[in-house]
Amino acid sequence: MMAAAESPWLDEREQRAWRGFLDMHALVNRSLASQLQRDTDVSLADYAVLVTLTESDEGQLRSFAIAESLQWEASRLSHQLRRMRARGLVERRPCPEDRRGINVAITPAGREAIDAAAPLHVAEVRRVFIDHLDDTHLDALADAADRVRGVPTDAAPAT
Amino acid sequence: MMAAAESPWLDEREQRAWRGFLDMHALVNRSLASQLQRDTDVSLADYAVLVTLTESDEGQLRSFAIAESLQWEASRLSHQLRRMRARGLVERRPCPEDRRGINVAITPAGREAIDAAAPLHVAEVRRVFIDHLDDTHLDALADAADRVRGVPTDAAPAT
DNA sequence: CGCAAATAGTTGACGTATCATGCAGTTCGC
DNA sequence: GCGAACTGCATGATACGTCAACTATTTGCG
Repeated sequence: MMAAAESPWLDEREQRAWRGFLDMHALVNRSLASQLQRDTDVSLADYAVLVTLTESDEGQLRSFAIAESLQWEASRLSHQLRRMRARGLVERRPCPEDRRGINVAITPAGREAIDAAAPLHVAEVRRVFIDHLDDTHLDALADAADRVRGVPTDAAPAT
Repeated sequence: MMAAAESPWLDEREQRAWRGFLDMHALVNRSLASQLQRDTDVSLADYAVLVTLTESDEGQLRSFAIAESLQWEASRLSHQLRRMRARGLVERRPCPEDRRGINVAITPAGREAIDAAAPLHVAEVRRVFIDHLDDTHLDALADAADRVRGVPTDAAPAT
């Protein structure tokens, strides 16, 4: 018999879920990215940063706070902010409490860009993702995501 | 009253599924990429191409066949193959039937690389993804993926 | 205090993804 | 059979993502 806890390869069910997951993400991601590029002035990466900033009280956050919120590396964020700054979407402000730090603030142009992009983006998220799924699938997907990410949703007594 | 078929924003359930899906993919993808970089000589992109080639009869395919199999753009594949060729993982062979075409063949070094990487990669897929999910979740995920991708699995009569 | 360690953020190099463009070779209508 | 349209693939520019340094502060501790 084969070793039980080993991983020779994925069986059919596992393969279907795994490949399906990857392909679904690739499709959805491509759709969203090309829709933003076609219809707006922001990329997916821009969008993520701008949403994070607009959801803050002052429209302004420390770099590390953005990075933590998006689960991005500091370096990735730094590069992204440089590009966004060059296009006038965000600006830097000194940080009084810690002179190593930077406050990143959304500019009026940044607000215009995200306000224009958001409804189109949400519509596309619905079109390519949400609209294909009923509540059962949505919940199952969210549950799966919680498990994979190690979020202790509701029932998880064991181990 | 609000337009019913419109998309103001995602409700809580939709938001949970959508953000969960994105975050799950980001986490899984990072884990797999860094595991390959740490323990092997191939990247995720290399892995995808090499697996496609090994699954072909001759260990050799036309460029467009690889692109179609992976759902990649021709340009993306061309760049990827150039890098892989430079590292000796694949080689080009003339294509008798169509002199525009290229046959891409896996090299012995390519086979060594993929043979060494595959078990480690599969183990990581299990560790970060499969192992967190029971059959119910796997099937739900695969179903969701089929719907989003427009695959007419079993029951889908309407519209 | 004085200095080592930790933290905040930047930078350069390189791999990866997309778009626009280019070009050799093929096909097809006439 | 010849030229236009199409196909197969490559290339250059630019955006994105990661790693490995690096700088400038702040913090902690003897």
